[in-house]
Amino acid sequence: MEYDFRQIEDKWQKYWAENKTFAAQDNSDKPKYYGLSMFPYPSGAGLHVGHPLGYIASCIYARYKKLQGYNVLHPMGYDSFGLPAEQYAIQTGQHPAITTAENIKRYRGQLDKIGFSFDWDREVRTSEPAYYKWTQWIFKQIYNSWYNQTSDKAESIDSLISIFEKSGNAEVKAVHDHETVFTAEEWQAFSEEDKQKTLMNYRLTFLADSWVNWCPALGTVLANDEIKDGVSERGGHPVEQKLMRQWSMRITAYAERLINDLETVDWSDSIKEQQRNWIGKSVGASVNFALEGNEDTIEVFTTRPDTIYGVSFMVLAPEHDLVDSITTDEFKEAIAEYKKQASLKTERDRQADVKNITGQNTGAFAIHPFTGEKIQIWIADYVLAGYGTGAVMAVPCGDQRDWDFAKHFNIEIKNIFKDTDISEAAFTEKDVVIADSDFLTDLKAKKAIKLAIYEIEQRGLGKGQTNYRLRDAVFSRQRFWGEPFPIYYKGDTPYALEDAKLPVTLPEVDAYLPTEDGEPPLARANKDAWNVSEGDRMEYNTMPGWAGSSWYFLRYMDPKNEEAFVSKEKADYWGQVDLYIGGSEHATGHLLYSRFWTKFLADMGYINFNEPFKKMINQGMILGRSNFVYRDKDSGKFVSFDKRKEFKTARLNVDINRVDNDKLDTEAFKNWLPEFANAEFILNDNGEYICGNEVEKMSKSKYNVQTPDELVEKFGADTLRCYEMFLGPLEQAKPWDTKGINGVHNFLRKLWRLFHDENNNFLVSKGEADKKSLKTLHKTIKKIKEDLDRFSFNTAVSNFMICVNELGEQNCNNRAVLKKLVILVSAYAPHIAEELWQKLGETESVSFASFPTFNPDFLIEANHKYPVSFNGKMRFLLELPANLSKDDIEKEVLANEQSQKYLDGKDPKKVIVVPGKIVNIVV
RNA sequence: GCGGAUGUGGUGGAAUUGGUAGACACGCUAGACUUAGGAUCUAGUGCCGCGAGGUGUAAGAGUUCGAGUCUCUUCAUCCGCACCA
Repeated sequence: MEYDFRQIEDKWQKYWAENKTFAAQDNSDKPKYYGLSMFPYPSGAGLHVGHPLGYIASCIYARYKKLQGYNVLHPMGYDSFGLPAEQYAIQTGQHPAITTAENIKRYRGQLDKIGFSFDWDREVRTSEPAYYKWTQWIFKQIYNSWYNQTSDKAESIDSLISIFEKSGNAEVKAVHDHETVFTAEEWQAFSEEDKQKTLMNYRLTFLADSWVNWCPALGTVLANDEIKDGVSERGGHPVEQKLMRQWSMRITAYAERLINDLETVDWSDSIKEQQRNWIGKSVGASVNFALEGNEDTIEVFTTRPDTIYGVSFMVLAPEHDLVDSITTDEFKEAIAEYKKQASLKTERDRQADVKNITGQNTGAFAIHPFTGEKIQIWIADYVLAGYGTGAVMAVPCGDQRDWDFAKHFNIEIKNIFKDTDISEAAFTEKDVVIADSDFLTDLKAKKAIKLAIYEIEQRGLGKGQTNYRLRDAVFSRQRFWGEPFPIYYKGDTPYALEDAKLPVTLPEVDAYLPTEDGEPPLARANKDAWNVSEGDRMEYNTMPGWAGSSWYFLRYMDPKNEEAFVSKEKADYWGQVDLYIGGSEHATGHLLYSRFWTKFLADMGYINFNEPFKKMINQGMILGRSNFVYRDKDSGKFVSFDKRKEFKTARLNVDINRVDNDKLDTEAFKNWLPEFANAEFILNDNGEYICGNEVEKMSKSKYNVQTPDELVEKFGADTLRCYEMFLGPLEQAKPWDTKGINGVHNFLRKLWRLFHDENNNFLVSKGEADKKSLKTLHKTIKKIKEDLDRFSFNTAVSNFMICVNELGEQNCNNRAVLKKLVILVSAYAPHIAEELWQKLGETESVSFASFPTFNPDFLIEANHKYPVSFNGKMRFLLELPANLSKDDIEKEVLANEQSQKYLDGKDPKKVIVVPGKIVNIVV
């Protein structure tokens, strides 16, 4: 075999590991470069070809940066806490740590075979106590902080205590949910327990009774981002609302900064937009409406205070606190019935039932704060209890839902917009002039909004306000396989453990299930099963999956530090992740939470950057190519794809490993599953069984999963790496089809052959290179650099192919040319590059070489082939000296006999000459 | 409904600032060579047409000497959000 990739790849993978070729330097004069791939959850299924796609891209880029002289940090680790290992543990009784360790081993084996330039000495595993000690420590920091809106950052809870001691809470501007005002004296007089309870309402992570998404099937609560279409993202189980005492993270304190700082990062518009949507900022005013014959007031939130004169009714959420007390006797029964109906609907039903307009009049009236008119008050489930104040002022002329509601229940629709027609629909644009609205009349909406807020504040009716859709993030999970909290209880009051006691490790339990009273699995542990046990009991919940992944990129900088989660010095040196590659499915989970924690850690002065990931690329999903066989319903025989129409057939997915180029290996098929052992076939006219095919998501059940292992075995890691890149742009979803892999493999063989004679003897020539070869080389240097700089990994592979094809045609085996080519190729196909580099007489790894510099002199041509167009249509090429002037080019072109043919005796109206580019003649 | 992305041969895709559309690769066709190999080489391959030629980047319009690329309208597919006041 001429290009023995197996031997070469084994050799160099071993070499890199032994020599720690890709170890990042902590102290270096070189500029730093931090390239990161999202770390995987090590599932039992192992890697399929979709996983390495992003890793290969970041590996290539990291290698490229190293060649450019950067000190590169390119680490890898495992997000190793998670549900699948725990579900497996519940079924088998095996400790999740064992399953996890096995899966990690498998992953590592697969990763090693692809030749990644990871610095494995920095590996992190979120489920290791040495790692989660610091997750617990960061939790404590958040627990011991509050959000000061005056300084607009998180501060230590001690500073809040001293404010309370001096002046109570009246002047404090904080993000909190403490409802009462107290003085310094009152604070001093509080019992220890009351003080703790009060502080809890200010802490950035806090314990509170809150409505949570409870998933009975998983036995745990879920955060909003863990729910898709009303069911759990993992497993697709139903979710219900439940009031539970839970830890939450006050991420809402960071809502504004999380929106604003999106402008400072280089991420895709789609992800930024998803985050903006998720945070859901809306600016407006809160206004209090007095009630007729009732002391209470109803507070509403509106983004259109300019339309306040258009209010013709109010709507409360059925769950609103005041519903029962304001409802008149006449409507008591109807309201109770409506509330009951609404409560029976699940969140999902409610969303699915958008078109159905329902509601119920309470019989009560509010008083319009400006006109003093009486306004009907209704309840309807289109108003959500959880957003704003759970009440709206309905302006049917300016809001489609209000308009629909008013039409449906025959409520008056006032038009307070000048020159608009609202007979068919509401007018929802802000580009409008207000009418019939007293002091707002004749103002444009945007001005009117400002004036209305001013007036509302002047009259003490309310205030300007900004609302966010973002909710505080539930941080407790009733599961075993997660980080324990560094929290213990005295009675019902939680306390944080001292730093010196960390980590709290997972205690042994007799089963990975909730207790009989519904307590989380950790409640099964005896007191002495805990490595730390204080107070009356430890916290039984564990942290969610995103805890460990919210800061892992920091730990890579300083993975062995036992004194700190990362030293200030190293955090300052490595700074932000320069390039983050991973899937877009984490848009509102991991990517939002890690931004939140980064901002918090920056507020506390531990790091000096506010955003974790400067640039991000989201790789597209690799889809599988499924194959099908067709079973005749009558005879049970399998019919070839091209004959299937002649029969009544049922389509079945067939294992793609038993199919080659859509041709079924019938023997292999018989051996596949026992039920097919005696299969009979109806072949086509060529005596072949042809399978149908379709592009689908890769999944076990479709038998279309491609693992990298078999491809590495067949073609080698270098081929796999190049092929995954060659498939198409990194960000795009694309079907995986192994057909094309031969072409990429051939390219590497051709590359090998440039360095060898017919007998596979290494043979390169010294001396001056051919001009043509130098042109090819420098053209390639230029293209590869440009491609890498714009992350166009696929076109770079094409350009390598072109280069190798051209050098092959030129019979070029010039040492100087080939040497530079090897460096260029080394980021993509590192094993073959190392081997050829060594054969060229080099003793150090090619990764320490310098990226070749492009010299434009080699590209200069004496002549240029001008495409000559007539009326914009290219007709022929004409080779002319490159230094010819515009006028001379025009003369030469018109004088050419081919031009006469297209001119057809007419005079050209106009001749456009772009020197070095094109000629266009207008006839 | 709102927001984002994408539409180019039989297939994956290329064309970076408006300047030869289809690079590169797969597949296919024909042929050569064979120590029969997922080998190599030669020629061809968008569509229509024997040909000259015509036509062609989802559809339509526009700007321009010139549009896959810019503007507008429409359509299709994918993704995200969705009674958010």
